[in-house]
Amino acid sequence: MAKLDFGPIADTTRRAEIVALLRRAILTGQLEPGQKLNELRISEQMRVSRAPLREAMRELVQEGILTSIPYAGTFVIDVTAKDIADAYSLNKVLDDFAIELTWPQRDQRFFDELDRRHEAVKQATRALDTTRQIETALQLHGLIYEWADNSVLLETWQRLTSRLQMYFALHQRARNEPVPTEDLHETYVALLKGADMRAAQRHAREHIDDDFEELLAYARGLEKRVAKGAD
Amino acid sequence: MAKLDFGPIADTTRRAEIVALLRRAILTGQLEPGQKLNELRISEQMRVSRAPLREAMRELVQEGILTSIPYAGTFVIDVTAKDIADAYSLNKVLDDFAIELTWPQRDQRFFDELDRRHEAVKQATRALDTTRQIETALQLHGLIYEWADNSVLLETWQRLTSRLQMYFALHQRARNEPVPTEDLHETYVALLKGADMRAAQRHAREHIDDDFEELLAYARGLEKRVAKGAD
DNA sequence: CCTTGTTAGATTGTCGACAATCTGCTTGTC
DNA sequence: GACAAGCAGATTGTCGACAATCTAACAAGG
Repeated sequence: MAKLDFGPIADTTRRAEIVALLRRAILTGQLEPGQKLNELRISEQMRVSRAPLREAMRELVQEGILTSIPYAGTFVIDVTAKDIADAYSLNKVLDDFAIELTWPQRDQRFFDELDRRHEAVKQATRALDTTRQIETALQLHGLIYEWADNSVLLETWQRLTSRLQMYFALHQRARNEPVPTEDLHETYVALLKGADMRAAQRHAREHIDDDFEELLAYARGLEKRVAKGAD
Repeated sequence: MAKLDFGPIADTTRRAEIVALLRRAILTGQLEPGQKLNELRISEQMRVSRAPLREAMRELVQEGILTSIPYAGTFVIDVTAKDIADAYSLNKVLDDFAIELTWPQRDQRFFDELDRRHEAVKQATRALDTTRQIETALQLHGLIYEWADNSVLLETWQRLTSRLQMYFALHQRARNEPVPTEDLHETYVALLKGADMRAAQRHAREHIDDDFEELLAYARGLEKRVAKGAD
């Protein structure tokens, strides 16, 4: 018998779907930082009772993209320049580690997947789909974490990713520019295929620097931003 | 007027208390890995309805010490040798980073706090309080993370800590020995007070190795362990 | 004018009941 | 005896209603 492995069955709970909906709304910037999430209103919009909604919100609070104050409400996290800088510096350290772990495990399947994800980024770029471009770029970047075969590291990266995606989406929204059309990932992919691990790590660090520089400048700009209630 | 800053007010929701109770039960090993958490039974024991209990469980699932299967139940995570090894190797990387960030910020308050926590470990050791010894040792270890002034790093560490505490508690329980009476942290504390950062980092790595070696051997032993349902 | 106490409205936290789903056993058939 | 279908019990997921708490507006008093 062929050794085909089935993926996990779909989560058939309302809770899971709510989590996905809310997460997407937050990560794409449809829900702004600091904004309050009114349970009654959202539950009515989604045609769902408050119970699964509240459970979903609990999950997102632990995921780090919502924050909750008892009897006051649940809010989208505020984004400060320091948060971004913190995430950024940790990301550098984790990238280094992920590349180190992945390096000896690279094989043809890894290279194929690398190309596939790279292609997805290029496609989103051509289509001028900003949101998707951010998504695919992070997925490309995430491959080294999936390949590193360290479950704790992967989890950590996924938590970090949520915020990174949010930060980038906010940035793009603010700039309101279409999208960079050049390909920033060519060298990254090439180095991951090559033989010099140190070079790949070095490039990853610098690559991250490029991505974050603008982001930080932007974040410092809205540092004085005031959290605004919902409605 | 004196500039005294008030700490945050106590969480007065049942949910928060339930989270604390459950976490403690899991981290001290009172709830065994793989064990199922029956909502009705627990809610009756705690004299609480299922709503806040379920929300609490959602939080702990995201915290990584519970796992949930829709319509099947919520379980304490299984502990495999690989999980421990993964957490351990990541911990080494994070320690390195935390020490690097903390290093230039060390001051008298840091040293005082370091001594305070070290003292707490020694006291728990003298009292032969195993659980508390693990707790205080992790708190001592956590100081470099609190001092690093990187919120994302701190969060990551706290997530990791939950599991580490669980692993160590399980180990201690299995060995059923009182506790090592010697002081393993003397050198660690001394190096953090010293002038050689590299030496401190190197020692941290080796220090972790010592702690984990036993733990790994133990975990490999029960690798064949079968998840057992509740009741 | 500022402060303090009160009150109404809105929102979050919690509860008990019902619906959907799973599990194990029984039954019937071959 | 093996195996599928179906049923009963238990457990999780969801709902609507009620209780606890917060917020903001307003009144009373200094």
